[in-house]
Amino acid sequence: MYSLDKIVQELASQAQTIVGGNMLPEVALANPNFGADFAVACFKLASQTGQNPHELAIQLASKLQHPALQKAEATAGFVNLWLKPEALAQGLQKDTGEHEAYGQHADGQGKIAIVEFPSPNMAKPFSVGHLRPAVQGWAIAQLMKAMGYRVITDNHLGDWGTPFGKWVVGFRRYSSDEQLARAGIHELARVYIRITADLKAEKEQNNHELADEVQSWLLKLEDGDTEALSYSRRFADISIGHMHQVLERLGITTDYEFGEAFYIPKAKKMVEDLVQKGVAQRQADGSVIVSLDEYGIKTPILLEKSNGAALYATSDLATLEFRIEKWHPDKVIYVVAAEQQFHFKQIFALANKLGYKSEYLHYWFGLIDQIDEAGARSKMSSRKGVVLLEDLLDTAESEARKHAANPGELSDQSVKQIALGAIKFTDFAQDKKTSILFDWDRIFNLRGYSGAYVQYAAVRVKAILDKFGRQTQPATGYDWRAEHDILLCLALYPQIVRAAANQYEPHRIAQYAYNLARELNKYYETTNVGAAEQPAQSARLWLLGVVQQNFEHALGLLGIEIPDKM
RNA sequence: GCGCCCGUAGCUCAGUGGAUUAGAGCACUGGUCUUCGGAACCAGGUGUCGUAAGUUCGAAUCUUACCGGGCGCACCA
Repeated sequence: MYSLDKIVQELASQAQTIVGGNMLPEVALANPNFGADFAVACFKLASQTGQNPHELAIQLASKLQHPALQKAEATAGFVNLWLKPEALAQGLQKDTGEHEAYGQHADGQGKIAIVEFPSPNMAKPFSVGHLRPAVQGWAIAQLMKAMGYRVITDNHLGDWGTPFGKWVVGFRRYSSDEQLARAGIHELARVYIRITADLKAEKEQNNHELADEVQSWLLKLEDGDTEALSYSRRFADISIGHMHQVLERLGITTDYEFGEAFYIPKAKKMVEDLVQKGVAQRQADGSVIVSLDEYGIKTPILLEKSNGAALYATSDLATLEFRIEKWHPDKVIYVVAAEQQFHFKQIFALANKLGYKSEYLHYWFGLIDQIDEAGARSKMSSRKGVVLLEDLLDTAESEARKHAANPGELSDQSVKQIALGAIKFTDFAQDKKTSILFDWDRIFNLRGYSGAYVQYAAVRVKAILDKFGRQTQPATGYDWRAEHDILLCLALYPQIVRAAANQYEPHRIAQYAYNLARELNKYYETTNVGAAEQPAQSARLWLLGVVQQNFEHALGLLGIEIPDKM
């Protein structure tokens, strides 16, 4: 157990002993306006014992005793608590020595978590719309690792279904081998967009000739038709190649890439089985459904189209079984956008109906909006012009270079780290559920609540450590008064990791990293390390070493690296 | 119609109960520097927390209704 947790727990149980009754008082972080570290709210306690809250607070304040406690003061029904900075420093030294990484937990020890991400729809080149699943998925996987889980990441490629049929029809009508060879994914996107428009126009005229053609290619592919397979391989190679290129620039990888195509043959068999067993029903039109009435879901899940083709749900069904057999996961996290909530509600109900015991979770996130020509906020769409991820990365890199203190000294690696830091941090600047307003100025803002701000603080720390040396042990006989705020901030980290992981809220880590950076920058302005006397210098160098490791760990959870220079 | 999410400062967003005086960034104004890196620090906020009612000692936070916005509700993925 981390030291601060222990102190807080001991204070709480001591308070309980003093007050009596069976309620363990909560020792919570105090409102910073009161300058205290922690506070005990006495209202509920008082109502249980029939006392006046304020008098109870006064009584507690005078009786609480703990080696780590500096002082306790009662105000308006609260006991405000201050901890001794030297106790915090001692605790921190103990914690960093005992754990493989400060902030690491053992809650998930021996358990397996699968994180499915970023699972791109591969019909078009990566745009900023592909950013969230990749960045958020990475963070949630890291958080599960920090909780002690063995984490398996699987990129559930969208390499099956109607887009393939659209590609074939579009390619045959509007493209050529030369054009495809020249423009690759962009050519695929071009024909995809064009054929989608054709389909829409056709539908408005109540025709379905083209739509049938698309479906027929899909069926050919499922039947293993040579020509269809050859198209499929060609197009998949291009889009997967593109995907790898972009993911590599983002610094994101997954352990597996079992796409939908991998699951379709298994899925077909499973659907037949379920029909045989009577779990699924084949309807008069040939389609196959499973009723989910008993879960309060009125719309049954559709596992096969009336023409016999597979759907999204079909491959997800096979995926459920495959994962159980291969990995026996305790937890499966699907990192997929908010629109799919109903789909996963159905899938999870189906999993329950089929007897799968893992914990299933849809980690969903909000959309990306933009301001349109009329000045209104609306969902980003290719019709209105999306920003391609490669363009975003290029721009971010040139911005990073432009603002460097000495652009000449900046390595390409540092430039990339700063650019990615800016982009990724922006994704964690709000809760995952909140839709993001895409705004170049906000991403490239290098001050305030930003990746660059945190990285800059970390780079400053590194510069001091490089210049004056690292200390593995804190100096004794130092009062730590100037370091109180940083020490408290650091002491809170393990709790923050746990809360962020348990509630699947990586943005809390970003908030923490920012707070630590702010504390560090304040400290930097007021307290000199290089010119300090002993034992202050040694003590401070030790602390900065801990700070640096903590920056690395926290930013690492978000997939953000610290550059050497910036 | 039903389900999920949202409405907090000019803008972008935290905070979604266990509570003290609702915060941050941007923007704007003024200041700090012979400094271990100024991508920094300090100072400057009278906000109907969408509206109304309810529960509570106490509500941005819980409940209900309403207003406004987004997403979804089987042959798209």
